[in-house]
Amino acid sequence: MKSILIDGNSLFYRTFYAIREMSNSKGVPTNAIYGFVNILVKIQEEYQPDYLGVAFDLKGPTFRHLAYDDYKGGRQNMPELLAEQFSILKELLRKMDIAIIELEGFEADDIIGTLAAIGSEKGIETEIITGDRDAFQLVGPLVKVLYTKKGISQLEEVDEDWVKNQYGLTPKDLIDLKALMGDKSDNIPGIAGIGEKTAIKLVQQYGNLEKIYEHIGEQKGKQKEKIIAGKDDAFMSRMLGTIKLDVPWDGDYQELTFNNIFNPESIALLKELEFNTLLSKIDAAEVVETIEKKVAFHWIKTAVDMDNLFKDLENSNEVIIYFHEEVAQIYLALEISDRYYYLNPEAVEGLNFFEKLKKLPNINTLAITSQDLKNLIHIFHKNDINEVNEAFDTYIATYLLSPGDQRYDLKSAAYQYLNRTILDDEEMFGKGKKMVKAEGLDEQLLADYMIKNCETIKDLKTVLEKELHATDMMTLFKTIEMPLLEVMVSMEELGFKIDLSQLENLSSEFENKLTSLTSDIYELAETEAFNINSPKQLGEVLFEQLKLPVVKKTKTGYSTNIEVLEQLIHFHPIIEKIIEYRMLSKLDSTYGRGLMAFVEPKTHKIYSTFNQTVAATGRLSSSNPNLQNIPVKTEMGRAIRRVFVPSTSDRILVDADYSQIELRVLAHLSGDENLIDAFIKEQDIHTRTASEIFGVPLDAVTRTQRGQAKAINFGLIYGKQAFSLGKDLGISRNEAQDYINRYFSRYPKVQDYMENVKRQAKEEGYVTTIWGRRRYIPEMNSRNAMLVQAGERMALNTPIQGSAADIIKLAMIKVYNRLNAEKLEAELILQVHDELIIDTPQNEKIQVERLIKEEMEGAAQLSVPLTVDVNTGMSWYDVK
DNA sequence: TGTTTCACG
DNA sequence: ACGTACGTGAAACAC
Repeated sequence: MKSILIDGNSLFYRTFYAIREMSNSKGVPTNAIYGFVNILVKIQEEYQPDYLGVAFDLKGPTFRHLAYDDYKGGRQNMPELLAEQFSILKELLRKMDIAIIELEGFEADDIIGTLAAIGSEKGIETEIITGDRDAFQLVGPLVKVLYTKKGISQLEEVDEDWVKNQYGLTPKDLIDLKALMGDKSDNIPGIAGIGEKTAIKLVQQYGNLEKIYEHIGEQKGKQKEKIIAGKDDAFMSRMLGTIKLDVPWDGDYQELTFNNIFNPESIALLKELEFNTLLSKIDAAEVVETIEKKVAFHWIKTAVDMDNLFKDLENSNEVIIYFHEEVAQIYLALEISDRYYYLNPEAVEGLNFFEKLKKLPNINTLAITSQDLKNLIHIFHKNDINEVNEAFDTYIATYLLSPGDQRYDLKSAAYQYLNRTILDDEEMFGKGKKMVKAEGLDEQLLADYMIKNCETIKDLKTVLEKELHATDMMTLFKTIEMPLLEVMVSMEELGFKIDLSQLENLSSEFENKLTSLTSDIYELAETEAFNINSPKQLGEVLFEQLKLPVVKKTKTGYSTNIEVLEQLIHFHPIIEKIIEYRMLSKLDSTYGRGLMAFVEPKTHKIYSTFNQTVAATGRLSSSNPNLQNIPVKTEMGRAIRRVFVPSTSDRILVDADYSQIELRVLAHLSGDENLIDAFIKEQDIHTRTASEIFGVPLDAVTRTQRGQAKAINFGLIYGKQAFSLGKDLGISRNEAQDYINRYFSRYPKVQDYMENVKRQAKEEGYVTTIWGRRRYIPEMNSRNAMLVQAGERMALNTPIQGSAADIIKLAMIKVYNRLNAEKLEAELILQVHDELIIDTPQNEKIQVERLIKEEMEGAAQLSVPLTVDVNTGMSWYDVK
C-alpha cells in the first residue's frame, strides 16, 4: 500500500512562486492552485497512491511558539495574491474528496510525521511532498520525501541513501544538525557561531547533542567556548526542530482513502477556475458520469420510422440538430419537443432523408438550432435544400458571450454553461492514425453520443438565451450575427475566381528571381552552408561570420527581421539581397505556390473559410487560404491581385471600401465636435488633424505634417503611447507626448472618451461596441502594470474596431438581401474588414455600384456620415 | 508544438 | 530594468 502526504502550506508557497501570475476571466488569481492541482495529477499518474492527505498549518500559535516567542519570527505575511487562493484550494480539495488534516497547536510537519509513523507501523509506504528540507528527518525504510526542487517541475526523491550522500548523516542526525546550526527561515537560533560545516563534523563524530556535551573536553579554543555557551540554545533548537511523531490526532488512517478526485463537483470548480487545458487532459473515461446516462431516442431504420419523424417535423416549429460528418457520410441527431431521433440519412432503402426534408411543407419556417450552423447549412445546400430558417447557433452565442476565449466547441460550452462534462469527437473516436473511421464505427455508440450532444445543444440554448438577454446582446445576436450566417455560407460557396495560368507565371517569376538571389547571397556570404529561410542560420552568418553589429535579440537568438535588416543595410551588400529574398520568398510560398494549392481544378476558384467566432473584437477572419491578407503595399506583391478575377468573362468586380471608418467611429463614440466637424465637411482627416495640432491653415499643411498627423490618428485607434509614437515618427518621447497633448487640447472629448472607456473596463471588466458587443478584459485588474497597459490598449481599440466590424456586418446583410430582392445576378464574394467585393455581370454594373454605396453608407446612422469609395475592374488589382 | 517572420485592415 | 500599437493567419524552421 502507498500513501502520499502533502505539506499543503509548503507546496502552495512553492507553486505560487514557481508559476507566473495567472487569473481567470473574473480576475481571481489561480497560479498557485493550478500548480498544486498539476502536482496532484502528476502524483496520481506516477504513484497511484492508496491514501492521500494534505496537511495544513493553522493560524494560531503552536507548541513551538509557546516555548519560544520568536519561533518563525520575522516571517512576512502571506502575499495577498496567495491568500486569496487559499480558501479556494481548500474548497477544491474538499470537492476532490482529498483529506485535509489540521490540528490546533501543531504544524503540518508534525501531522505528516505522525501519519508517516502510523503508516510505517501498518507497513504502508509513504511519500511526503514538501518544499521544506526539515522533512528529511522523517525519511526511513518506508518513508521518502519528494522534494520540490527548482520550481515544481522536478520532484527529487529523497531516501536514506540520498541523505547519506548529501550530508554524510542519517535522517535522524539531521535533527541534531539543525539544533547546532539553527535555521534562519524558522528563526531557530542553533549555536551562535556554528555553521553547517562544523555542525556536520560534530554530528558525524558524536551522533547527538548529549554525546557532544559528554565529550566537550575534546573540543578546543573558541569553538569549545561557543558550544558551551550555546548549550541551552542547542537543546531548545532541537526541541523546536524536531518534528513530532505523536500529535494527538484522533482520526482514522482510513480517512485518507479517496475515490475519484475528478468528479462533477470538483470539475465544476476547475471549470470556474478556467483550467481548460487541464480539464481537457483529464481522462474522459474517468470523468464522464453524465455520458453514461443515456437519453432515450428513436432510431430511424424503416420507412415507418421515417414517416413518424416527418409527421413530427411537420407539426413542429423548431428542431435541434446535431450533425456528425465522416468522410462522405453524415449522421444526424434531432430533437423535437423532447423527442429524440437518430438517423443515417441514407439508411432507409429508397428513402433519402434530405429528399424528404426538401419537400417538408414548413421547411422554410422550421426554426433550426445547432452548433455550427454554417456547416450544417452547407450540408443542406449540397442536398439542394436552400431556404431554411437558421434560428440559433450555440457556437456563435457562446462566442458572443465571451469573445476572448480560445474555444467555443460544445464540450467547452457544456463545461462553462451547464457544469457538464461531455466527450468530444477526439475522445470518442481518437485522432490521427488511431481515429476510428466510418467503416469501423460502432453505430450504437455513435448514436448515443450524438443524441447526448443534441441534448446538450438543447440545454445550452436555454442558458445561452438567458445569458444573451442578461448581457444585452440578444439584439446583436438576432439582427447581426445570425442573419450574417447565410451571407458567410454564400461567400464560402461562391469562392473567388483565379486566373490560374497567370498565377503560375507569377510564381515562376518569383522562383526565378529567388534562384538568382540565392546564388548572389551565397556568393556574398562566401558560403553556401546555410538556409536563408532559417532565422537561426541566417543570424549566425550575419552576426558571427560577417560580424555585423547585433541590433536586437529574440529570446532564442539574433533577430533578423526587416527592421533589423534595414538598419544593417549600409554595412554589407548582402543585406539588400536578403531583404528582397525575404519578400519574394514570402510572396511565393504564401501567395504564389501557396495559393495555387487552393485553386479548385474544376472551377479555378479559391474557396476560403470565413470564421465568425475567432476575433475578439467581432471582426471576421478568413483562412485556408486567408483572403484578407493578399498583398497590396508593394508593387511586386500587389501583382498577386491581378490573378483574382470575375467568375466569368462577362463580369467585372465591384469593390467598395469605407473611408476612414474607424476614425469616424471614434468621432461618433466620443461625440467630439471638432472631429465630427472634419467628417461632416468631408475634409482629408489627416490634413485636418495636422492643421489642428500644428496650428496652421489647412492649405499650409506640409506632407511631413500630414504624415505625422496620420501616425497620431492611427496611434489613437490603438491606444498607442508617446514612446512608440515617437519611435515611429523618429522624434523624442517628449515631443511625441507634446503632439498627443496638443491633439487632446484640440479634441477634448476624445480624451474624455478614452478616460471613460478605461474606467469602464476597469470597473465593469468589459467594454462594448455601438451595438453592445462585449469584450471582457481581465488584464485591467492585473497587478502586473504591463498587463494593465496592454489591457487598456485593448479596451481603447475594441469599441472602435468592433463597432466598425458591426457596421460592415450590417452592410453585408443589407447588400446580400438587396441583391436577392432585386433579383440581380451579382454576388457578394469577399469582405476584407472595411471592403466588400461583388462579382457583377457587366450589365448590372451601374445598379450594383449604386446599391452597394447606398447600403454600405446607410448601414448605420452615426453622428458623422459614412462614406464609401466604389471602384470596378477586371481584377482585384484593377479596382484600386 | 512553439518561435520567428511577415502579409492584411 | 524592461517594453512599448490593435486585430488576424500562414509558412518555414527547430525541437
